[in-house]
Amino acid sequence: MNQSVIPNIHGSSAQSTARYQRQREKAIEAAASVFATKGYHGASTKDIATHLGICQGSLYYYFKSKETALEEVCHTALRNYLGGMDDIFRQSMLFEEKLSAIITVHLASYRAKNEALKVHTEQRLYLPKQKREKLKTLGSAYRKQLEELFMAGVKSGKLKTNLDCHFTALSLIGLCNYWGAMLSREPDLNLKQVIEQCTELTLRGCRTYVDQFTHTTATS
Amino acid sequence: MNQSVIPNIHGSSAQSTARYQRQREKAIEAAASVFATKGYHGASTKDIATHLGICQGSLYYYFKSKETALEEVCHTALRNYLGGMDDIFRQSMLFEEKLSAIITVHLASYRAKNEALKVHTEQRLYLPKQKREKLKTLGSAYRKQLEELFMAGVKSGKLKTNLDCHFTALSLIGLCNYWGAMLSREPDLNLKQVIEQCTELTLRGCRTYVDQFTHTTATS
DNA sequence: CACTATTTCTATAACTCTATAGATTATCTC
DNA sequence: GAGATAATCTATAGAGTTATAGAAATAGTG
Repeated sequence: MNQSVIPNIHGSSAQSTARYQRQREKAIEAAASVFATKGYHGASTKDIATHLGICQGSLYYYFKSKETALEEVCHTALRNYLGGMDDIFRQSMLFEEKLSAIITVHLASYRAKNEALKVHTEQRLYLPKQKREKLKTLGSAYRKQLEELFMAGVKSGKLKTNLDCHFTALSLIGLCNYWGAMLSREPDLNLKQVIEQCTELTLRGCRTYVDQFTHTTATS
Repeated sequence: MNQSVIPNIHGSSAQSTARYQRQREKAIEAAASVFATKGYHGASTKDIATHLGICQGSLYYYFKSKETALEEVCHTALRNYLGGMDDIFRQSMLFEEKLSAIITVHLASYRAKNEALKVHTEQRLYLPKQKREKLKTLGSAYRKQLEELFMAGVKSGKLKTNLDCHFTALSLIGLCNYWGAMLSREPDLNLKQVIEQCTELTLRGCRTYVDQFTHTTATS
């Protein structure tokens, strides 16, 4: 049984030359880029292959199917993103700093042409339910971390006691995804400014009215 | 020249029987529904026709092309939506009431299976740039109205003086679109609660810290 | 360099999709 | 109810799509 007759493709014990891995990563990036601009269904495997500089059929040396490509893109996006987030959660910082750092990572990665993240946000629903499961699990874990951050903020007295942490966490994610898409679409938009404004909006939205409030003499 | 030989289809002097108009509206709704769940490129004209209860080819009695269908869906969505908004802007209400009313209309129309609005938000970018122009104009007008509402809020002293009204208006739209998509995906989500929370988040995010702040004895 | 394994290419089967044309059925009007 | 008009159906051209198979080219190794 000469195992070399049947090349090790897809799954089983996948190709493992450095070259293969490098090109595979590039293929995922190409897919991310094309999916990000044309959408999953709007993009063809030919588009992806061309973007990568190879022929349509050759793409299947790296992906079992177009759907697999989408799956890979989404997983990569989430893995990279959550990796960056984990670092933040593990560090010890003030609540405000942590919040700001989270928003920075989120928005900066959109701006840094991390098109995979945009694809995850906008196209993952086109994956069949089963293939979405793992993504959902990862995403939920992140949302939970975020919720816990807000809960800690409440406990510390920095955030209002009746804060709905679930709602707040989701809103923050929604806000960041909205501005993220905007940042990747409008190159002129000032990243730093958006980060600051998102941070302030969120902070004001949930903290107790204590420090730095403007001294106004009540009544409209 | 018997003009009746050539039926009046598409554009020129469009079909105008009541029946035709009614079915056309239903066709737009069907397209909206299918586009909303499968995406523009993921949906086929057959899907739309089936959803409407007619054959694939018959759809072209109502739309010149699939792209036209998307255009119609987006326009209808925006027209209906902006109609509802205009009513609010024209009424005289307190700032807080107006904001709440706007958010209510926005979110309620998502929940009310107004799938067209979702399509406008998520799929309009797949229209060629030229066909998006009018949508952009309408959308900008709305955003401007919203900005002016916030500016009026600042002038009245209710909102903080250094508020970036442009950023705030866009963030509100982003927030509502996020929760709108959520509401149309998750039927169990409580509409009223989401409305209240979005309103509060936005209000807190931009108002001067005057009324109803919790009396805490400063520091950490 | 010769030999092997890896990577890419070409060609194509088997679909699916849009849009059109002409036939057919339903509806309306007198 | 007959004749005309409107609405729908069937069939299909033509283009584009995914995925596969086998040939060709490239890279790697002793």
